[in-house]
Amino acid sequence: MVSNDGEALPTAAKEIPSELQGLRMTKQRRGVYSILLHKRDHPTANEVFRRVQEDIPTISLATVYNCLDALVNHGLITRVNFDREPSRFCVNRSSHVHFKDEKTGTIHDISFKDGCQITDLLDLPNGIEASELEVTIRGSLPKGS
Amino acid sequence: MVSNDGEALPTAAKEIPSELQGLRMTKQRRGVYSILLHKRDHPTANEVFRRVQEDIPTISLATVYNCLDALVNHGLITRVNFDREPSRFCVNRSSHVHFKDEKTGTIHDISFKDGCQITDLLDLPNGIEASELEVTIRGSLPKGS
DNA sequence: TGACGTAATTAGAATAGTTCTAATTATGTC
DNA sequence: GACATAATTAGAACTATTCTAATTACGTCA
Repeated sequence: MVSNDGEALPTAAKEIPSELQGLRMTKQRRGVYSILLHKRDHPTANEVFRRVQEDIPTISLATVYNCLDALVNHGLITRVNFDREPSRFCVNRSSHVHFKDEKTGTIHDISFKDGCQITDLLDLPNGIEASELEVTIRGSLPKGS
Repeated sequence: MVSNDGEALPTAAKEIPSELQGLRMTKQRRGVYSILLHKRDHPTANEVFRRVQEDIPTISLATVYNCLDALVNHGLITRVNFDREPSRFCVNRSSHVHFKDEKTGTIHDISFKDGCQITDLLDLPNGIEASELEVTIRGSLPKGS
């Protein structure tokens, strides 16, 4: 079973406080964040734009990019890259990796087994300070998962 | 200590046979491959272009892209992506991950500890077929590594 | 509450890496 | 050596993203 839940977080725009992690929650940022919370399918910036336009018809694509950047920089969401495809965005803040099913294009969150850390497997030089880690897997799921 | 060696492979253009993995070795493909073998610093397509021009002054950037694609598709090299930065190319065909030192921009190959596989750590759904796996780490090395 | 300084938003232009197109050239085969 | 096919080339086109400069909204402090 592939989980896609993430942690408990407010799911409607109105539940998001006016400041979060020191980030001023403008109407647009709230709208973008809410879209991501509401449907956790790792949308691209353009897809977020399309969706948020239904709530805020005057929002611009540049603003969506600005909002996504702000949310990433404040640690509320993460940017997910598969090769050089358009970046996607993920509200799941727990440690996990991304699996893309090539058949459907769906992206699934895959969590680590309890107590497992990827850096344990690697011949990392001593004293290294790993600030960012991204793991992406492509492949295909057996049918019916 | 960070290794950057990869496996034993021919290092000069003339040592590359006229066919490799079913790939027709044209002058341009040979030139591109040779550049990658010669200096294993994970260059971008543009950097490869700059370097290969010294050997083949008439080569075009489109050809460099075509050659890199062909080499990737035949499993001779791999494409390395850090976020949405320009793709880089790597001749090390053994299983490894990439570490980018943010201070210097240098990319290092990091191998797995003996017998370790990343998929062992993950709660992967049964029957999954992982065809591509990319792991990238950003961070900083302690000085003098 | 109202004015002010700052930060966010906006539309559109600009950028950069990459891919596409159509014509030319090279390659391997018979 | 001729032919069919594949590779190369120059330049245009594409696309995700960033930048610019003007406008608007926000929070604060009197």
